[in-house]
Amino acid sequence: MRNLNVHIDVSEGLFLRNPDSSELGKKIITGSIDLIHELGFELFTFKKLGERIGSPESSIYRYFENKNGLLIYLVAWYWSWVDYKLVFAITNINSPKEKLKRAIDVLVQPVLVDYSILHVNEILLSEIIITESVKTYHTKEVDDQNKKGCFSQYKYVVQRVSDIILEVNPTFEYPHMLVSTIIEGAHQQRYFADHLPALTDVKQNHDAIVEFYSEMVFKVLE
Amino acid sequence: MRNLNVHIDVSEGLFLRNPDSSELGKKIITGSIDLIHELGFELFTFKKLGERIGSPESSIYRYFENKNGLLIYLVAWYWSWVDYKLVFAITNINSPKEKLKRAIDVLVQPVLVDYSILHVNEILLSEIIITESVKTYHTKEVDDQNKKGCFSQYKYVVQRVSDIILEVNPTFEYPHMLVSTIIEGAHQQRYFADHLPALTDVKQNHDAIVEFYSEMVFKVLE
DNA sequence: AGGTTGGTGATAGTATTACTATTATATTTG
DNA sequence: CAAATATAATAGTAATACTATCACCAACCT
Repeated sequence: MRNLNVHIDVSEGLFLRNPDSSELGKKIITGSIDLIHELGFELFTFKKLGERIGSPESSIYRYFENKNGLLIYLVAWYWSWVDYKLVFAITNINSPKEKLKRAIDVLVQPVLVDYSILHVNEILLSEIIITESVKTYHTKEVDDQNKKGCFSQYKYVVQRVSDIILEVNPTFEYPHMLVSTIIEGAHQQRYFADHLPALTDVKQNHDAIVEFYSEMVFKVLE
Repeated sequence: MRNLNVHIDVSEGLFLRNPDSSELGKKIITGSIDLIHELGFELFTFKKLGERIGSPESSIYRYFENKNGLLIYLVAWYWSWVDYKLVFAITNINSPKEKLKRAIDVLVQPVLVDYSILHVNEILLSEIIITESVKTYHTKEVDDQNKKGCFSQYKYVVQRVSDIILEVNPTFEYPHMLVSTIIEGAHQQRYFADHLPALTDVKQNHDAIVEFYSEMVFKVLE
């Protein structure tokens, strides 16, 4: 996928000024991924980010309303990228079952290669998604933000895989539930494996996660 | 279950002073459940709680280190209560499958009756769990808090149901994963149904959630 | 060449949050 | 009745989450 010069789009309205449009914008994205990964979202502040990238916090506020808005942008970027990977993985595959198998892999396999599309370290970003992404929608402002399209990229991914599920089993009643269950479940289990092992059965390597969710989907669809 | 005078235990170390031991302590619990439910955890502060219950914030700090600690206490109390409900639901049932069916119901059915055990409104609390509980462990302090036993009550519940799963299918490799997947999944889907319906297939009533996860478990165990 | 525009840096300031400390006053207990 | 303990009242601090102002520089426009 390297050198394809992919353009990852996130909708307008997820930023005040497009961070792709300037040097400072790019430093904000690169720096925030590093710093959120390092400190966790609670301890991350625009002041600290400003110090890290050598710009005053007031300049960062010209790109994003606040740190929540920045996280929403990063999460939307991630799902936009996953959607791209999904399309890539299932193109030219005809068997619905094979398509679904590949789609599940894209959703539940860990991100291990840094393609560095547009100054974004995808490995770090995927780890941020696992730990922090639920914080984008578990807030009092969900409904407003949802209306503004903040979560559209995630929804597109769920819709795309749901469509494949219906190709495999056209009478299945809960495709979206199944997809969001395995996406969130796989993230959750990866986090549990690292921090709360009593809640999972994952050993040293995390292969069990892919196996568990792949089998689950096909058994549920039988 | 009413009038059983149940005692719900949460381990020492989840508080500085036991909130069950005084009037103020009980007001802190009752008031914090109301206020977190009302404002969401981000906007909830000890200052506001103090105003609500008519006590200075400094008094609340004598019971809990900070608002995260209070949330951890509430979540632990909830899982302790669920564990009690689990025991109650499966006592005197011999068939492993029937036990599992009942256990799943306890985990994924919504809480609709307020037993008000010890000044706790369980309906509001269960809604807080759905929206806020992931915030207890998605922090930089997880590992320390885990060592202190902050998440033991949740683990006991997962272990109890995992044991039933192994009674149904002794060779199943991922009982803990399956249990934590359905617990977190059911919460997630309930939240999606209210705020991000594109991620689920739940209609007006939430019955689909129970149906989906019940069927899933038994199909996975076949 | 001169003026406008837009982005950035530097600095300051405010309200709120997340605490900690001190003292006085009740209340319980021995 | 004295001692210990819990709470109320108040004050204070450092950090957070912003907002505002102004000077500066570069691009571009005539």
